[in-house]
Amino acid sequence: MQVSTQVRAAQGDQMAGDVVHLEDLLDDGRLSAACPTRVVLDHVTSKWGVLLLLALSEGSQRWSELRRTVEGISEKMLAQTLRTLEVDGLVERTVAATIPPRVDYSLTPLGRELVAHLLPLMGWISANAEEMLAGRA
Amino acid sequence: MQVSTQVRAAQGDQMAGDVVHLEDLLDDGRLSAACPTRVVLDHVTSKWGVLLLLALSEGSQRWSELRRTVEGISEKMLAQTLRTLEVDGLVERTVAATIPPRVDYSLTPLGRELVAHLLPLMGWISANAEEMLAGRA
DNA sequence: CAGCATCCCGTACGATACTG
DNA sequence: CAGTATCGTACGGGATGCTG
Repeated sequence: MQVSTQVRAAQGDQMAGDVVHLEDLLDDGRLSAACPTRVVLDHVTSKWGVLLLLALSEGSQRWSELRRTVEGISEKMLAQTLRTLEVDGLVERTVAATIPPRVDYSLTPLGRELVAHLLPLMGWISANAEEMLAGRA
Repeated sequence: MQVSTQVRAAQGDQMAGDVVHLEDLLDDGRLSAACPTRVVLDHVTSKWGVLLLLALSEGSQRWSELRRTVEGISEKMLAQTLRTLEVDGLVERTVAATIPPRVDYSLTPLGRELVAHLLPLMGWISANAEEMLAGRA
């Protein structure tokens, strides 16, 4: 899945007018299976990915803080998800060599860009969730 | 996870200035486990949810078209995902009682609102995916 | 405190076959 | 064409226990 330079141009440090169309995301008219976008999408939309990114949206948090903020996450998934987000360059890990050890997690500039797009989405979902689950359309 | 009326106000038919902060999404300082938002989020961010919504973003598509557009999806998951999206009121199913049968899927107004938030996100991911997977943080 | 390692299970998902 | 039904499996993910 390639993306037109047009779209790339629309994504500056700030969120621009953001008129993105499906065609820009299509590869040969399809949502191609073998494209990096799918992989990243899977990371971000993994069960805990969005939640963690959100939790970090307002500043760095420690391991234990994240555990509490993101209710229900297990240590295993916390570690695992944080690592993939770190490898993807969305989250930064800062270790303080003290005793007891202290580790802080924060968003990278890239991560902050992503979250900027995530927040409106989450806001909308949050605002409409109850209505959606209430029943029929 | 309740949402402040403030956020709700920010989400009209059109996308507004969209300044959403984490606090607006928090319940008692946490990303609460037992909230409708989590459920909807799981539906939308399910493996095929985003892809299907995107595929429908530019107009209705038939069952078979969707299969082709969303590369790699199985019939089972196509049916399953479409049904949960339909129940959530995001997708509408239109059956033409002809032979052979013809079924069209399209976004509801609600679905179109959601996709409006999804497109910029996908645009960004698409634009940055390769870079992210390329390597280092 | 901040984590790996291990075990184990549920279910999400895919492949295949059949139907209106 | 547009699905359901059935089956089997891989992997996501939780529980527990150990380490620097």
